[in-house]
Amino acid sequence: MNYWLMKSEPDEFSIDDLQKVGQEPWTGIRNYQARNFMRDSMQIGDQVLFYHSSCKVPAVVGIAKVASQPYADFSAFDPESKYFDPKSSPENPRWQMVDISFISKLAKPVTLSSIKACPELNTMALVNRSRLSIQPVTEQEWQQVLAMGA
DNA sequence: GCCAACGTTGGC
DNA sequence: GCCAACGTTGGC
Repeated sequence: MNYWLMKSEPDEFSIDDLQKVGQEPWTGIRNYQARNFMRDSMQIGDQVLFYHSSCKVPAVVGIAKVASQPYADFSAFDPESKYFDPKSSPENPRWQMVDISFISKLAKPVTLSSIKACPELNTMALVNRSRLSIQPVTEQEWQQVLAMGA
């Protein structure tokens, strides 16, 4: 089983939103590296750190899991969607995604500043490759974040 | 709102 | 295939 971190802007879709709906297609990923992680490496049951970005206190706020095989991101086909991509079609989809389902919220958010301050965690892509919206997490990092959020 | 980092596009 | 222009991400 693999561990991941996935970013979401809480104004768009927060951990509370995920808790409410239970499961959600992870639409709108338009970065090849992030897509490739979903398409090539994610397995049903993989565990996900849910991270709030572009907000007052950027932080890991909860845990989710991968709930589907990868499939075409339908939002790319919808001209009304802000994720519309004319270069993607149902016949030849450019973007893929997985469904994510809610597991739990952390007792307390693990903030970006505390992650940066933690020697065990400042190797994370979150710190070094800050613009990557889906990234792998090692088991050590996973355990450390959960301990800090308990 | 600013801006640094960095990915994508397109002309050549 | 290079690289300048441009767009986006995301912390601050």
